[in-house]
Amino acid sequence: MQNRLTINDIARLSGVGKSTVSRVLNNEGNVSPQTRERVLQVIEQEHFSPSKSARAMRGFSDKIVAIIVSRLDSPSENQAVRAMLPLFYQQGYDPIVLESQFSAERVKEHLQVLKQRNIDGVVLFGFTGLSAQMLTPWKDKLVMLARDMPGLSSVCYDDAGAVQLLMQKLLAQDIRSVGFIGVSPHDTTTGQRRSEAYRAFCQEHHLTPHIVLGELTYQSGFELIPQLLDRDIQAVICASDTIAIGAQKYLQQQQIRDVQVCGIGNNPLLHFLFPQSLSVELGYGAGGEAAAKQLLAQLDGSATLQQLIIPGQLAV
Amino acid sequence: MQNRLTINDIARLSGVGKSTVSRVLNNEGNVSPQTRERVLQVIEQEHFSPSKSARAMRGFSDKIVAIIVSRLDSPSENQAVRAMLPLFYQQGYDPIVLESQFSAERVKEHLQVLKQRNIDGVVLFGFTGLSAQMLTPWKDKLVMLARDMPGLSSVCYDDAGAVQLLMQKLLAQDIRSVGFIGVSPHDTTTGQRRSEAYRAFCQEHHLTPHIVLGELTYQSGFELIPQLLDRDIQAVICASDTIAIGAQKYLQQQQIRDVQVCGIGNNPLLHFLFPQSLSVELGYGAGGEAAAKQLLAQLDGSATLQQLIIPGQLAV
DNA sequence: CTGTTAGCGCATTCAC
DNA sequence: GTGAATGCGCTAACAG
Repeated sequence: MQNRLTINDIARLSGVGKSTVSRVLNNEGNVSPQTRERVLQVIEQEHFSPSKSARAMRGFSDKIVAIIVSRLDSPSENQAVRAMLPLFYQQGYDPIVLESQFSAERVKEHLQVLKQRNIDGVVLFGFTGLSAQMLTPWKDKLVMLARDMPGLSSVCYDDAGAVQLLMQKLLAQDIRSVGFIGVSPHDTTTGQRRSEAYRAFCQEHHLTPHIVLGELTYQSGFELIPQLLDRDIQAVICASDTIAIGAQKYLQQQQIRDVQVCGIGNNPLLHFLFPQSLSVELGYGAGGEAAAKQLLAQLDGSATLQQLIIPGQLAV
Repeated sequence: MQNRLTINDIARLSGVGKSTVSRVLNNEGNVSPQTRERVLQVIEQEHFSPSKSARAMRGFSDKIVAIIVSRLDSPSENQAVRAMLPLFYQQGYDPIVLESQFSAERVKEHLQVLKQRNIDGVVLFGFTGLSAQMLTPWKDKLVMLARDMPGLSSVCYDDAGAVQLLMQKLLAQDIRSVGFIGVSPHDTTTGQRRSEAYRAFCQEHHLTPHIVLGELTYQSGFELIPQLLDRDIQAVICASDTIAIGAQKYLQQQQIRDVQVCGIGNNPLLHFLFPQSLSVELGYGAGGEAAAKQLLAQLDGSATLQQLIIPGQLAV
């Protein structure tokens, strides 16, 4: 893949000076049509392409952005990433993907590396434990996803809204005895916010809350739902579709058919396996798209910091 | 994140010449301990880090590799990617992730872009339709995953072996009437190879083959298995765990409990939902690891082209 | 051991 | 319109 032709070579080959070639390359005006044509021809012929490193050094942007996901195999993050990719490509940016594994330390390391390169921007999938301190220096070129932080651009999902959507739907069906399977409040969004929204809704509507907490796994749903059944529940809201799958499996196994299971995330598998489930689409794709757009806008200076919330909506 | 300090600045600040700083930076020998110490101190103090672009231009590698996945949300590719990441980081390489979406055209475009940067190497998740022609120029710095191609390094999964493993296991249980749900042979590995292995095994062991073909979705498994049941099957091998999940759902729904379902991929969800399933672990993680290692070895010149096959093994 | 010089490939004055 | 210099930040070859 050694295309070691330089701008000099093609200048020689087309019988012009290097600066003229440079002008053609950058679509500048002051070049006669014939000359331009000739140069373009040679470029085409020799498959010449200017070295990014060199132009990066000229103070130009390297057109690289970084995406720091927490886990590459998280379906929600996946969806978001897939949504941003085309947007970045389209603007000529190539994305470097890093995995933080929910470790603030790793994020720090990655940021360190990104600094050495001339990274243009960063999309960071937030998680609990990230400190504002290490992020603030990046504020102009960073967008955080799924978490917010003062002084930083962010795109968040509407955790509370999702729970409310589900509760309202249940209430409309006159279901008033609803349980909740959540995860540790240590996790700010999936954990704390969703549990809190449930609790608040119950209080507001004079319902008795039934909360059990576990992990973000189907095993957890499977193991925890019995505790809720003991309390004579008509429906259960799971903090995620993964948990919901586990819960459904238990119900199916016990041949219990009169408990409505709700999840969050609109996982297609949940619908396939248990079509009677209710889920809310949090808008992961939309979130990724929004984050990419926001970052791009920040980079070209057409936007300042901004905190966005993506609305969710009930899935069938 | 403007670290606009140059090697010159820190040379001035520490009262030495720029080359000395360069020497310190590159851990070269010919620097007195005191000087080195002083320089390092300034570097530390000023949070200086050398510009990658500049050193890349000096003919050095940019330490970037590309990973071209077909779909970011493919669990198998995900697993492989996650396995390579740490290996690359460790060697100072940052991976750019591109998505091909199974389009040879897209791969071509991506390769084009990668050429402009000084990409060091590429891991390409192969798929049907890739032409050797566009890949050959990259052969020294490319490793293909999940497919092989003459003249290219590759790491493949043992599709045929996986099917044989399953068939042998079934045979050992004296199950001789086995169906197969596959996908179009247009897909070389998941499609053609697995179907072919099944067919060959049947022939060799004088079994009657029962093959139906669909897509790589759970819906497909759900819709196709009835055709096999008509033929009085004792077990069914699905070309993937995803299909197996669909098939299992149908059986469960019909309360059929005497058909052994087998899949390929060792998807944890399959085991959780239908523990009685049989699956074979193809070694996606091991594959990714092998691919990364092979690429790194090729890059530092310590290895030449090589085609590897990762053995699979029965999962519980 | 260390400073000086000369490019790497490109964009950008500035003359012609 | 176009070509000849100049410098980006860094490393390498050459002097001291």
